[in-house]
Parts: sequence; C-alpha cells; structure tokens
Amino acid sequence: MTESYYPDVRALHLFSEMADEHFEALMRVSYVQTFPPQIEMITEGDSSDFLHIVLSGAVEQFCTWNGRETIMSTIRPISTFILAATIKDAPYLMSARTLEKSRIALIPSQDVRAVFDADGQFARAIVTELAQCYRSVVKAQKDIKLRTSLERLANYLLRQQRYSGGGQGFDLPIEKRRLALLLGMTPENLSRAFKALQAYGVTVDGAGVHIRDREDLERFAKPSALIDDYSS
Amino acid sequence: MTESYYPDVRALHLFSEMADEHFEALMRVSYVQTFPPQIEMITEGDSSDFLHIVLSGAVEQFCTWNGRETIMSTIRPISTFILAATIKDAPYLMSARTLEKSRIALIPSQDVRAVFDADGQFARAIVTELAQCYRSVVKAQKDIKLRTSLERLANYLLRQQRYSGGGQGFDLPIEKRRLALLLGMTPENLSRAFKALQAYGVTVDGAGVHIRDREDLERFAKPSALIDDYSS
DNA sequence: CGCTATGTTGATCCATATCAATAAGTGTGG
DNA sequence: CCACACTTATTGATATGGATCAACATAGCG
Repeated sequence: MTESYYPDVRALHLFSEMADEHFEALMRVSYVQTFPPQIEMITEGDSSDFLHIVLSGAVEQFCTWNGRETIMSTIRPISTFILAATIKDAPYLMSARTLEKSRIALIPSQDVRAVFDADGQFARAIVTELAQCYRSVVKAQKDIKLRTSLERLANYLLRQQRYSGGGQGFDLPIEKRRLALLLGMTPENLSRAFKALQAYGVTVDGAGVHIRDREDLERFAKPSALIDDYSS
Repeated sequence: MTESYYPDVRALHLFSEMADEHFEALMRVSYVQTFPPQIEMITEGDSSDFLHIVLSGAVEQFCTWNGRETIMSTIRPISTFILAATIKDAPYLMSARTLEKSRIALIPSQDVRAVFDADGQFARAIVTELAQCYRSVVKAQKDIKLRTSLERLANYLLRQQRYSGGGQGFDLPIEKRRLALLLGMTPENLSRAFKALQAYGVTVDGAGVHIRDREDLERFAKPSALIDDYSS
C-alpha cells in the first residue's frame, strides 16, 4: 500500500500533464504521513519545506495575530496546499491543522521547484492552479468586504447546497464554531444569524440545514458569479 | 516615441527573462492607450481580453456588490494587473479605473497565453508573479479578518512610512476617501481613526502624516512580517 | 454515564456605519 | 485672479451590526 496514492495524485490537474519521469521523480522523494485529528502540521512563519497534498481526512488553514485567530479555508481530498509558499521558497503565511485523522503526502519543496524549472507542462499547471487560488482569495476578500455576516452566511449556505447536490436538505461539512471563524464572525453571532435566516425559510437542526425555497433565500443573499462561483 | 515603453516593460520581472523573439512578438501586438482620470477601464464580469500594464499614472482596482463598493488595491507604475484572469481566460473579478491620467499598455490575452505555452521562462516568471499576487491577497485577508480598523490604519501608516524612505514625515499616496475604502472602513471612521492615533504620536495635516516615534506606534500596531511585509 | 467541548440564549458593550451639517480644498470659467 | 461650484474632509448625533461576557443546554466521547 506504500505507493497506492500515486494515481490519486497523478489525477490532480497539477500533476496530470507532466512528463512521467518527472512525476516519478517527485513521487520517489515524497512520502506519506498519517496525522491524528487536531494536529498543527504547519505554523505560519515556518519555512516551506514541503508541498502538502491531502489524500484523506480534512485540513484547515488558519491564521493568528495578537491573540486572535481566524480560519482561512478548509481543504478536503484530493488537493494540494501551500503551493505559493513552496514556489516562492518563502515562509508559510498560514498555519494548518488536521480536523480529522488525515493522510498527507509531502513533496520536498526543493524538488517541486527543480521539476518546475525542468518541466514546462508542470510549470503551466502550476500557473493554472495558482491563478485559481488567487481568484479564490479575491472572492473571499470581496465576500468579507462587501457583505454583512448574515449575507455571508446566506451565500455560504447557497453555495453549500449547490455543492452538495442541490437538494433542500444538506449537512454542514464543518462544525459551527469553525464555520463562524471561516465566515469572519463569532460562534454566538452565527447562532443568531441562523435564527435570522428562518425568515427566509432556513431551518437548522444540528449540522442539518434545510432550505425551503432557494429563490426566497437568493432574493436576500443576492449570490454573484463573481464572488460565489467556485468553478471560474 | 511609439515603442519607447518597451525597455520599461522588459525590465519587469515578468518579462525580463523570456526569449527576445517572444518578447518582441508580444510587443508587436500590444499597444498603448492614454486614459484621462476617473475612467473605468475594466468592469468586473467582463471577459479578460488584455493584460494591462500601468506605464504612468495610477489605477485602482475596486469591486461592487448590491450597491456597495470597496477598493481592493491601487496600482502604480510600472506593474501589470489582472494577470490571473488573463491566464485563466476567465472574467475579471475586479473593476479598474484610472486615478490620474495614465498610460496603459495592453497585450492581447490570447497572445499572452500563446507565449506562455511556448516560453518556459515566461511561464516560470508568471508563476512567481502569481504566487506574489496570491500572497498579497492572503495578507490583505489576514489584515482585515484579524485587525480592527484602527489597527489596520496604524499598520498601513507604518508600511507607508517605510515605503517612503523611513522618515518621520510622508504624504499619503491616495486621498483619504479612497484610503478608507481600501482599509475597509468609511471616510468618517477614518477621520476619527486618525484622531485616535494622536495618542500614539501620529499627526496629520491634509495628506501629510508625521509619526513622532515609530516604536510607540509599533507597540500599538504590532506589525507582523506575515501580514505587513511586501517583499516576502 | 459523566465529563468536556460545542452550541444556544440573554444582557450588555463596543466598534463602526449612517445621517446630517459644516468646513476646507480644488478646479473652472468669467 | 477671484468667485463660484463641487468634491472631499471633518465633526457631531445616533443607529446598528457584531463582540463580549455569562449562564445554561446539548451533544460527543471516553
């Protein structure tokens, strides 16, 4: 089972087009580690020694400053993270911790940079990936600078509903405490925000969310392709 | 004077390493346009037909949603913008307008993508540039999610002081109304924030700012390399 | 089954937005 | 070069979104 994850990694956009020999070279120097839940794998400011790939489980990226903490994103399989720091050989800007027991593949950053110099296809894939990451953060920035917390929650629920298949009912993928920090609010405020959305047909029971009438909620949330679309 | 801007563009990290023939090819299909102040050159949602380069003047990127507006960044010569949209051939996420009369070089996006496919050096330069852009937005996101508006202003002033040479006095590079939106606050709140920073030795007269004792202000602002350093 | 972390609710406080009025610039045309 | 118009900046009064503090309920988990 040692290299059973190769095909999963190879299937990622980032690695699917590169030359076999380069992919093999990267995989040979990489290794897999299994982390228990709630382990801080990366601390912001650390030098970026490895490109990380979440094979199973879940990881969240968070930041702290002056005793405060916020969550930047949660990462689910199969995807990479901290690509930008790896490429720039610069310190991590975000910390990362496991949410669940997780298998993580680690590729030494210097090898990633070496192959990046040698393989044009890989370099191009990295560009696409980075452009995607950049646009995601810009959207997050718009979300937080242009919307109130209630509007952010409403749009989050609409995105989540779509992501989970479009049915009226779905489960929150992370606990509410974390969702609050992800949305830039406190857990108490999130609780009240859920109640406020009852006026637009949203009911919550534990992690379960039910949206009675999507259009009703959309009239309030005013989702925008330029903020809420993950695909573009 | 038609192609007098070639050397300036060539000097940018993004273009300095690529093959001469590819650079020439890009320049041949590019052109320069002079815009008066306050012209909206790009509207969010538009398709990304050109990579833009600010040769002189100043441009700001801003976003709107539901009748609200925020400023994302201001761009001064010589630098490119909307690289990510160009690369992904995706709609602009941000609008852009000139602040002053500005000369802008425009390179058709499809040519950028073509050269990006053909020139490994150019692809690598784009990666570095995108990684830089990504990290800048992440820092902005941390700034706004972890700090109060007063703390954001204090750190902005410290950054600006450093950027302008480190002397006690310097001028704000943009008008306060815009600075407020850039920092995620209202102009009224910015006015009050400046007064509040008097307690830490900051005095303001028009666009002129004076910081009596940098360390005093730093004790309050707590600048961090992982938020406030432009270079890394 | 009990402990601990998570979630909810209420009361209150604080930061920031909004509304309104005034002052100070800035540019324009006579 | 000045007067007018218009935008920007400031200041005050008030409203509100959201945070904080505290108490309690609930749900996981060993």
